[in-house]
Amino acid sequence: MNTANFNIAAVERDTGLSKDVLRVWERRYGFPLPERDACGERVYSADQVDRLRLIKRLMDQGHRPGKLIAAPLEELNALAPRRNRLAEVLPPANDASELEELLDLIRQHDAGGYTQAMQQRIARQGLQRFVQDTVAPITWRVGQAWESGNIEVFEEHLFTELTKRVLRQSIAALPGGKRRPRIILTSVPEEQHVLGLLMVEALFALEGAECIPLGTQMPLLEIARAAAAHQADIVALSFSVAFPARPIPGLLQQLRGLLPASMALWAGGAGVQRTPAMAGVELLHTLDDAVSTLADWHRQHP
Amino acid sequence: MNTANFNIAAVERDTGLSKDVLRVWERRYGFPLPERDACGERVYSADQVDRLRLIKRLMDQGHRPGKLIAAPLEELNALAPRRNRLAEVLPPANDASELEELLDLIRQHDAGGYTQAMQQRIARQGLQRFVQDTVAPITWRVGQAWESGNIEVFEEHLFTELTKRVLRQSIAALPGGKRRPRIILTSVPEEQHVLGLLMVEALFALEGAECIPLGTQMPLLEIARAAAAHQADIVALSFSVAFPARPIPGLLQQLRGLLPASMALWAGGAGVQRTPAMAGVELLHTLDDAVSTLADWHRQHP
DNA sequence: GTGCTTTGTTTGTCCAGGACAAATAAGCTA
DNA sequence: TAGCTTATTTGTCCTGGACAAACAAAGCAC
Repeated sequence: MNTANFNIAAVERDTGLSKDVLRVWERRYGFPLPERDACGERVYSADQVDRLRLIKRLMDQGHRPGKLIAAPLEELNALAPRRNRLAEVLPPANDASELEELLDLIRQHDAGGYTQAMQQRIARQGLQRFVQDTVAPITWRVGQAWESGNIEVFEEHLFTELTKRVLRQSIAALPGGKRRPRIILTSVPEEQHVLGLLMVEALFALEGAECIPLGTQMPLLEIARAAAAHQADIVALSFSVAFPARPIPGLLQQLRGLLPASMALWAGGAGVQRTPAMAGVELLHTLDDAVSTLADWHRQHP
Repeated sequence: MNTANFNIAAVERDTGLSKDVLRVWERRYGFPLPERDACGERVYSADQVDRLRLIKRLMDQGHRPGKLIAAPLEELNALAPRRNRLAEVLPPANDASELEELLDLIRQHDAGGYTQAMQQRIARQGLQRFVQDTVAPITWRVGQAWESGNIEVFEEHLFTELTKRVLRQSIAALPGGKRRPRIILTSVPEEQHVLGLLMVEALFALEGAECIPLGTQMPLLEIARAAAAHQADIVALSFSVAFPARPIPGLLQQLRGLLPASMALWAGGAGVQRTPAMAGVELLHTLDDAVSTLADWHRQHP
């Protein structure tokens, strides 16, 4: 069963490590050292792919490959996410045990139970508190679990998919129609996380804004075109914590230049925590920031 | 403004042409022939990237690069999608004008009007006919418009986002709970189109199956793990028409090897139209195929 | 003409091994 | 400790060669 083999393209696809990296690691560190097929091409085993994925995960937490590849299996102890430079921006939340119960439903692969539990929480908390006190902290917990290897990839996918559904359903139930301000919600290419966008969409819609959801990964030129076509008041972008911090200022600057000055540009999400302030761009570091910035807008546009 | 420059990685990202392809085209055809920076690395102009994107679009329609690269600009006339080998699998639908009206709402950027019109159609047609007679043909039309350059990228994004919402909402309204068969729904890495998955999820759920939606882009090993963890009866994959046809057989073969023999593997979507039949994999060429294959399953598992 | 096989061409992907700059760590000084 | 300078690590790009799968063209039987 575990006899499946992977060629180098398949490994790139499944691990996110480029062919160049795979070859140069082999040359430098002697790992992974795949078999060769009749034509001399690399053939990786499923075990090697697994190990590569583990290494990749630890690298995303700030470890460096040279050390990881040498380590035999005590990497499991290297669990300590050494991303200390920006430690723990979110508190573990107040009703931790209830959130853990929700997560356990995911770990037990009980899709129906999870959905039901989430819907009960909406009914109990109302949408705004649900977003802020349930969705945000549980998403943070999933992120932590991912970093420490305590959740399977497919469990994380199931969590995301089900949570998206619950949020979208609640948003659909809100009154729509032409309202103000009109806000374009999207993300830049390479940024495909959508939960943050949905959370903020729910909050904005609750405050009476008209949200235009364009999904993720919009080229900058297209964002500008969409904003003009929809006569938007605000363009709001989301950057997840996984998005590389370095290119963000340049991206925002470039987009700022493409938009008319009268149009506001807001950027939020865990990814902009490290982004320096800049003229013409509003940085929303928390969901509370988002709500209060929208309130400010209303005050300035009576 | 058009002074923006691209390195080879950016071109790969924006065009979908691999670095290897870009280099080998330069070697063989002399196009694209990028400038070089101080370090001798390729620097592509925005014009070249535009032209590459056009070429890629035409290639996806069945043209071959050798011819396209030579042609000066009469490619615009080569618009004729010569995908005749499997021509027009979907009819333009019976109530063409109504569908065009829906599309016009998107073109007018009337998000609310589109959503409302779609919901009316669900109420009138019922979910099954809505999926088959509205969502499928309108998606096909959007694809056509995209191929002929008659729709903006951001309009296509808006269409996708709104249609996803309507479908998800309808699916959520269906009865859930433990039912048979249990079907994992997902797509392979690099395949991020989700509409096909949602359509088939709606149809399967209507027929009493328990669908486990895992979103898109699951590594093959994770699909196998998820299937085992959820004790799935069937793993269903979706391949959009945009997915490169060549790697599909290998992917299916590989996944087939990772799954226990008792577990069915179904692959559907416009992307598998050109895929040859293979043992152990059920190819669902149309939505009708999907429904009838599920009916067959029920007959064989009383 | 149509349907099939064989032959030639096109095209994408892989390989090796070298080079270099950006990112990071280590060492040093004030 | 903070800031600077030097070393090491690491990812990405380069060239140019090779080959097999996909495709088109040519040949042949019917």
